[in-house]
Amino acid sequence: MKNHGIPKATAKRLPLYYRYLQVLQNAGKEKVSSTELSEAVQVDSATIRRDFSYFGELGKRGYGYDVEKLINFFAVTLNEDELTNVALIGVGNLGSALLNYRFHQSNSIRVSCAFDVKEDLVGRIVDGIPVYPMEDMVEQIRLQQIEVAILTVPAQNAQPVTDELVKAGIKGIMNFTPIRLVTPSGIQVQNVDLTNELQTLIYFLHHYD
Amino acid sequence: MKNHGIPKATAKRLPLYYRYLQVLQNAGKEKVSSTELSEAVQVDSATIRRDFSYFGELGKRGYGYDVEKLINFFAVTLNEDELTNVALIGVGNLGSALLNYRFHQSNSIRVSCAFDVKEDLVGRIVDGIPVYPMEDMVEQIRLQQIEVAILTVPAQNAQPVTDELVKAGIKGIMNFTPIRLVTPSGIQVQNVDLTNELQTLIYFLHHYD
DNA sequence: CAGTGTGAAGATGTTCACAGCG
DNA sequence: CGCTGTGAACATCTTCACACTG
Repeated sequence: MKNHGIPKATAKRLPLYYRYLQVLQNAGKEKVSSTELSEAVQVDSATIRRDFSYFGELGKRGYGYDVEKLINFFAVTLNEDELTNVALIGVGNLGSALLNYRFHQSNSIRVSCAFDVKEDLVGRIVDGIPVYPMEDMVEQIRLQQIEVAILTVPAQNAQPVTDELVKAGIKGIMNFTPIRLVTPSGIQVQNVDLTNELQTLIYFLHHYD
Repeated sequence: MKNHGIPKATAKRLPLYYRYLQVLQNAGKEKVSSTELSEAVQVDSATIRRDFSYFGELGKRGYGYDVEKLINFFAVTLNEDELTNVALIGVGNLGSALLNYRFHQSNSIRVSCAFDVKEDLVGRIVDGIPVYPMEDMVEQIRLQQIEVAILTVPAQNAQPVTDELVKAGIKGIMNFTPIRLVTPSGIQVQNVDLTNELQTLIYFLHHYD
């Protein structure tokens, strides 16, 4: 893969910038300065300019940035110009909420299939998304050439299911379980640990200003 | 507030350590080395030792760390020894999933009340948690002395509801909306932007090894 | 002598401050 | 003149490597 030399910290902020640029565009704004954007996204203006500059000279001195130009640029960078199909594994509590979840307004991300063990779910269409039995997971993911999975299974199944996902050719996993998954290199794992986040928030509450 | 001088990066890992220490304890292990722990949590062993050392000399040279001692220590540090009540604002799609969500096994975090505008929800008990109308929010939060809120309202209501929460005396907000909330200093906001995370994952997929 | 605790080096990220361009 | 783009300083975080100790 080509690493454009973009720092990770910068990469994580790109979706944030992209969303606010869309808001600006919808509001009919044609240009924006790093200072204006800074207020909305709560990122230092120097950081914004530095972030943008990694991609070349996107702005005009004395003017700011052209909103449309920036959106078009980031749309390609963030793969918003093509559809990404995502598989959801584990239609429980959180899983079914994510089936409904609007992963983007100008959506380029779509949950296209789900998998579960529960008899009463399998074979049904939940929120417009077909739910398959776990046995069909590897086959369906291969067939549909899905590269991204959302993992919302019980903790004890997290690693075995992950092993299957890797077999099926999955390249990225959004992991909602508290387990730190073991995967071959080349597989991207994004951990979203809600308990962890909440505990961290409470820790900050008590120990920081 | 007293900032113990613990780096933020360290603070964010504490819940992770805490959880794995509990797993070890349940498995009957009495001691653990930074190398062992490193494998499970996928954090460099030197980083673990450094993290622990901020809190003093918790380990024994040539032996490792005493699991029980470490758990007791972190339980206090993470406020696991006292119950934290949390209010949930917005019982929609994601909100109702979080009502069910087990925020911890040995739970010290509990969602104790929820708020929504929807007539058919208000006054009902959902998953054992009472749902109040939005008009009662400030009053109930004051009354129950709740300091932490989970914000799962539609984007356009995020800022106005936040202003109310601040009035009610909330100190920490777990923000599931894509809006970057404006709050007075002293209020901790933890942003959990699922679309953002997924987009970042997809970006990494295409641009990093 | 195994494994912690840590000085020092290195890597990464943020912010300042301003030269220079449109 | 206003605002970008960026060198340089600073801050934070990670990792190495090893002295030291139970």
